[in-house]
Amino acid sequence: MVATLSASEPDVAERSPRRRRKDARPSELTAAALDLFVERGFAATRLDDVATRAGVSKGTLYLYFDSKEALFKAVIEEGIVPAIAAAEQQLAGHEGSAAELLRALLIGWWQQIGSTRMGGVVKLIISESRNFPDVAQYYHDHVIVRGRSLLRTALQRGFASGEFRRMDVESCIDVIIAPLLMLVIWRYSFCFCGNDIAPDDYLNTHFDLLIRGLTQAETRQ
Amino acid sequence: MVATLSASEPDVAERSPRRRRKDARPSELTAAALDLFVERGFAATRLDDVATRAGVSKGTLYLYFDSKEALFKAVIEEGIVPAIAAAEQQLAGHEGSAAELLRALLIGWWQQIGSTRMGGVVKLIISESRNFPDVAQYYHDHVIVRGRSLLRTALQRGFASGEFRRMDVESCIDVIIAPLLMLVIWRYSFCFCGNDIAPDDYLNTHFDLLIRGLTQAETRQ
Amino acid sequence: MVATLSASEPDVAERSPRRRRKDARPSELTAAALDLFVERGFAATRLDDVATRAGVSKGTLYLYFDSKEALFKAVIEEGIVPAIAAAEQQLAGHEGSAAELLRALLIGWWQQIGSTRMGGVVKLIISESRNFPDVAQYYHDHVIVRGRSLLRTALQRGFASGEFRRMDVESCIDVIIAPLLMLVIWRYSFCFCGNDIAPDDYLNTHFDLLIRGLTQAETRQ
Amino acid sequence: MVATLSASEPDVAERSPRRRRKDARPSELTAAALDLFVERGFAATRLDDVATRAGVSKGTLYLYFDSKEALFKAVIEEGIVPAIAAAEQQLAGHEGSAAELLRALLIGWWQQIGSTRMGGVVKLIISESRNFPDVAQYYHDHVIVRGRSLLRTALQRGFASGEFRRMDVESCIDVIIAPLLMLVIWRYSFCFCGNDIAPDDYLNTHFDLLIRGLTQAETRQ
DNA sequence: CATGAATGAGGTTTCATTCAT
DNA sequence: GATGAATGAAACCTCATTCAT
Repeated sequence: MVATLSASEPDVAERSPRRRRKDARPSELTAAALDLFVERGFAATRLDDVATRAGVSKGTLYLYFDSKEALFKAVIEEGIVPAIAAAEQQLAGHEGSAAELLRALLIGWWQQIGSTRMGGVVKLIISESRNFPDVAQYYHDHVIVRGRSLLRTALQRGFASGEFRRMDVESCIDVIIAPLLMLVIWRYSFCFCGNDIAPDDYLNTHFDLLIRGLTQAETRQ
Repeated sequence: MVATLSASEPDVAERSPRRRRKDARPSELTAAALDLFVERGFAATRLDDVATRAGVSKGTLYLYFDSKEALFKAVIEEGIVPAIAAAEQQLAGHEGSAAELLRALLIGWWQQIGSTRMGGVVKLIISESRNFPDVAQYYHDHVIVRGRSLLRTALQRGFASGEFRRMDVESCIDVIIAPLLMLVIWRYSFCFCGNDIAPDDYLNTHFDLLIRGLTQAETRQ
Repeated sequence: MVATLSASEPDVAERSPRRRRKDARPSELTAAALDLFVERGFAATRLDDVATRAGVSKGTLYLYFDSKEALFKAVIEEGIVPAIAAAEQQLAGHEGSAAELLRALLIGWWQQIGSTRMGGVVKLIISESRNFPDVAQYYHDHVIVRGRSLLRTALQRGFASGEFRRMDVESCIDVIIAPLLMLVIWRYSFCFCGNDIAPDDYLNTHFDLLIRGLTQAETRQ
Repeated sequence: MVATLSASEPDVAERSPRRRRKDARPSELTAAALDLFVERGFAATRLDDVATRAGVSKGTLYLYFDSKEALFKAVIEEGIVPAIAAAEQQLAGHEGSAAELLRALLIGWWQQIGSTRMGGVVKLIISESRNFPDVAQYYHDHVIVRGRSLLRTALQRGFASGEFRRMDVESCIDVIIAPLLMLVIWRYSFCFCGNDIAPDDYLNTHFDLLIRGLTQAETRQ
């Protein structure tokens, strides 16, 4: 192997396939784990099944994660980073009306979180929060609080401009978020018994009701 | 207590304490199990803990339930009967406006289901539906379908009378239910990390937004 | 209740039905136990089933027997007494030929032991001897030894009279007994898979072969 | 050991000790299980003891057998193959007299089945047939029926040649087999209480009585 | 690095035994 | 005496974790 001057940032293309594989292992494992944790719950998931789904042996898991709990935390953490990134991105100035901003936040959440693999993380956190209080607290502090903050900004802009009638902000945030969370929960829970929800219709109805519900009566005509 | 001549129908107090205990056992056990299943999930709950919480030994559980799974099903079934009863009761003619009916349904659900012990059953079903498809299907068919039917009735009455603007009924139902379910989930999940929700404010906001969101614009002034 | 002069041997007819029932309990219980021990083996038999078959509750068993093992020993002991009695009876002078005596012993064993409820005791002792060495030893010393002694008497009479050719006595005894024991084992083991044996034909053939096998060649014609 | 150029067929010795161990495990386990099942019976044997006797931990058993019952069936199956093989081998033409063939069958059975580890399988099947009807049926159909068939052949050859007097074939078979089965049962049951049988004397006596019992009277002198 | 056989603590389940009624 | 609810030790079985290869 030739020594390079700048070995510090080896290009992806330069690595051997095997090396690339090795680097990818942890996320392949967390991906497999996420699927199964979401489907069966943490306690009911066997590491054997996680390993099999990731196409490795059970022992290999322990090369990357110290314990089942460590794997769980890694699964969540891997879902937190992009969630935060998505939030940051939404924050980046949006100059439209409050309603437009609200719509952008809801649609953005669905497109970048809810409908993706990360929707599973949301469901998982909700399901297991009692068994992993520290993880839940961390998620709460870094993701939930930030998400609520975004919604608060949008609502308060609407209040300030007179676009929305004044209401209790925190309750509004909860009521706005609930259908979003419920959507991912439904998708991962009751999906099988003929209760399947069409996300687009559902979100449109949610937004439709919400905007009209928020809007000042006198502004309409 | 008044002594009666006809002892043919032995009062509860007349039975031996032993007997009285035996009759009460199943529900004592399902109550303990419900608490723990809701708190930790089915798989993470040890029968030993269920027994201890109910104040009996591990073996006693098996006098009343054939297996852990049978206990789970009993917990759910015990929650289904009152849920259906509550629904039936709501059905009993309500002659007010659609908005009033809707409010009655939401408040009634909260008072009779959501805020009671049975809220735990709701959370449990949602969490474990994938691991107990048959139980989930049964719950869906007997409880969810019926509950949705009640809401559908209310909405359609509003549409027919012109009180509500016409919207996609099924989506509306989902969007109306979601915050209710989310409320019980929150109460049993994230209750600890400073995220506690005030149910009354929350439900008022939900109803407030909802009614205004549903109402015909021209009917206001 | 009237005091009687000779209360020492109260007539059966004098006892109340209830009293008779009480006295009969132990043997009803051992009878039920024998059936199940023979059918399933000692370890695989639940006392609950024994009690149910005897028509009493589980607790009642413990009024009469200290433990499951005590019940087992009682079952065996109850089978030993009549077995010994039967043997004694056979011993009572039989003046015919050695062959006739032998036939009487074999037929007698079958009629009084093998074909009766006590055949089960024989099978049980054989099956469980390793788990109850003391019981087996007792049975060996009091029943087997005595039974072999009877056969030895018959054989030696035949040797002495020249009716039988001289052979190794102990081996002969074993070979004579084996088909008898095997008959009860078959009846309680493989009875179900089309392998049912006709006891009469079987015993006749055994005796026929045996007598001709024992008899002096020159005595025939 | 000679090094070969073609390593394509790795010799057993070349495999890792780990692998060699794994291949041997199932039969080590069934051997341990057979010993204990025969000694104590199926229900009274603890898997922990089986594992300990095989020098492994309890969990290891479950790498190779799904359940205690599966272990039992494996024990029997492992005993069936060589039993059938032994039978087939006996079948291979034997040209002597019927008496010689009969002797070969009895001695062969003792040498290849009765006196070996497989004698335990015979005892086990007899003891547990009621608790495992399907296993017993399988054994009956594949081993017992075939063994009886061999004896039937020998007997009928003797009848045809006039060497044996005509008798009821099936009864004869039963009576011939019984002392053989009883021999293994004795060896595994009453072996301890001074009742030990000398197999050679026993078998000689059985054969001696049997042949003389079967033979035509007029052929003797 | 990767494997998968092996482990054993801990869970579910059974059942002989006890005891208040 | 009779009952059967209750017990808890001990069995079967699972699976997170380790480690020799």
